[in-house]
Order: sequence, then C-alpha cells, then structure tokens
Amino acid sequence: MKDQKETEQLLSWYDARRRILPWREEPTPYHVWLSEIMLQQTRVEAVREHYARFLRELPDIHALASADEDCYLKLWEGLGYYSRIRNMHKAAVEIEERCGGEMPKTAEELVRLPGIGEYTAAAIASIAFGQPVPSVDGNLLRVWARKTASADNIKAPATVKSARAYYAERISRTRPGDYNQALMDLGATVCLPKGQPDCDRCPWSRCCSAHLDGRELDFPVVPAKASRRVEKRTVFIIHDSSHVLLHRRGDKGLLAGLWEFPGTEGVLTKSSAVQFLQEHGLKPTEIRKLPPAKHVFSHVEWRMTGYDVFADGLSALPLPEDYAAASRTDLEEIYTVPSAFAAFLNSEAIRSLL
DNA sequence: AATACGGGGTT
DNA sequence: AACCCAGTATT
Repeated sequence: MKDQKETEQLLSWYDARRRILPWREEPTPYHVWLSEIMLQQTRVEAVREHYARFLRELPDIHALASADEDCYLKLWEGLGYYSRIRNMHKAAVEIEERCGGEMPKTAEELVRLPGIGEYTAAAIASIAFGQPVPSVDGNLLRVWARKTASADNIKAPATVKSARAYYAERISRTRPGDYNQALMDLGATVCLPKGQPDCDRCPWSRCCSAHLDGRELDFPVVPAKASRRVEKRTVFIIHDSSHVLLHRRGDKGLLAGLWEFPGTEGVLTKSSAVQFLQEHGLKPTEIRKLPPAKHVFSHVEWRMTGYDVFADGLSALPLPEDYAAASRTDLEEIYTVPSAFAAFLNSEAIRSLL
C-alpha cells in the first residue's frame, strides 16, 4: 500500500471527527444501499428524515421487493431523481429472484444492478462487505484534485478514472469502508467546495499540493455549466368543495409517473383558459387567476400561470385512467405530487379542501 | 462526451 | 442567481 502513513493519519482524523449519521449505526448491506441511493446528489440533511421513514415502512430487501409503486414513490416524495427508487425496487426484485434475497458482495456484481454505478457499488462493497475499493464521489474527487493539484476537468470520466486509480493504491486494506467515509467527511466538513477550505484542520494539509502551493481555490477545475431552458405552462386547480383533479404524468421523462395538477404548455389568458376547459368537457362555475409560480430544475425552469377552477360535482365525474379526483387525505397519503407544484398545493383552493 | 434527471441549502 | 450535493442512465 502506497503512503500508508497518510492513510493512518486520515483514519485517525476520522476516528476523532467523523460525523454521526443514522446509516452508520448498523451498516447492514440494505441500510448502506438505501443510504447511498438516497445520498446521490442529495444532501445529508435532506436524507435523514426520509431514511428513517423509509426504513420504518420497508425495513428490508424483501419488503422493498414486495412493495407497490405507489408506496415506494410516496416514501421518496421530495427527494427528487425518482428513477433512483424505481431502479432500487427493480434491483430488490432481482436480488430476491436471482440471489435468494442476499445482496451481492463484490463491486463487480453490484454494479450490474439497476441504479448502482461505480461509486455506489464501491461504497456498498467497502462499507458493508469490507472490500478495498475506492468509492469516488464528488468529495473524493475534490480532495484528490487539491491533493494532487490536478488541472484536469473534474467532470470528465477520464479524470474520475485517474482519481479511482490513485485511491485504489492507497485505500486501507483493513478499514476500506472507513477510508472511503473518512474522505467523504473530509470533503463535506473540511475540504469544502466553496469558500476557504479549513486546511488547519485537515490531516492531509502537509501532503496536499494545492495547500503547499497556496492554491487551494484553483482546484478542482470545474467546467462551465450548460444554460437552463425556460418553459411556460398553465396549471389548473380544478376542484369542488372536497376533491381536486390530478393528472398522472407519462412514464418517461421529467417527473415520470408522478401526479400533477392538469395543465398545458404556454400561457393562457382567463378567457382562453375557460375555452380550453370547456373543450375538455368541464363546465367551470368560477375561475380565478392565481399568483404566478416558478420552479427551477437542474436543466429546465418552469414558469407557471395558475387558475383556481371551481367545478361542481367533480368527484362524480367519469375520468380517464390517468386522471383522479383526490381528497385532502388522498393528497397527503396516496398521490405523490412533486415539489414543483408546491405553490399550488399551498393555494387557498387546496387548503380549503374538506 | 453531453445531456436528462429534483430538490433544496449556501453563497 | 449561480453553485453544489455520498451519481446513474441514456443518447
């Protein structure tokens, strides 16, 4: 093992400074797996509550494999990147059917499961099964870029390979999971992405090229981001006194399969909105413009115009399969409505639902 | 190699 | 408003 002294310094730092996190209490393969999937592009604080609630409802692989889509999607509500949980469910079914319910133990096998890439496979293999494979995430990448003063584009796949090879030669053979988690904690609490990294508290400051050169902020080298497109939409809160109309999105693309308030592309004036609703067989008795709402995704921004539409006898109406009349309880307990519609969920029309 | 895919906290 | 986060799959 290369640079054993540095590895020991890192592990000592970890023993003293590691974060206390729920998924570190009892790192079973399922616990580690679930936490790693939830943590993909998602902050620790956002995961804590979802993690606990998810585990209460679906405590093991078998429970997840047997769960309905409604159930696991609802448990994922608010976390985003919903394909993560669809893939995890698929993988759970595969593990039940092909592996006798036992999680594969090597990174090579794990990476073949849906939703598990190089990073997650290595994280599970090292943390749950003690295999010496580096789990290179954004933290390990940033620490590596500074430690080696790498001028490579941090996002490029070839750069990730370099970092992986670097850590593979140095990872602790006795405590591989702790080695990986130590670097994650170091990146999250000391070797911060923005602002001044706290090099005084870093166990690797004396072997870090960027720090020794006083150039911490020159690394990592991050490419410019693609610009975001803007989409204008009109959203209808169609309701009577007890129910509101929901539409299930298609099974591909953004927010696939989730429930939304029905709407259409573009901005409709009140009169064209009334016409639009009538063309779709609805007879609004009252219509009222709502304050505009905006929702920003990574790659697209929605600018939404909303109308509060009172439609008598909504719950008695025959509806196509991808529509539903939801009660307040349904909204809270059954249908997964993504955060993009939070402004409308908070509208008076919804709040006054019986 | 680039883009799609969520949501929210930080700066 | 831009940046970032315990990334993966698809194009």
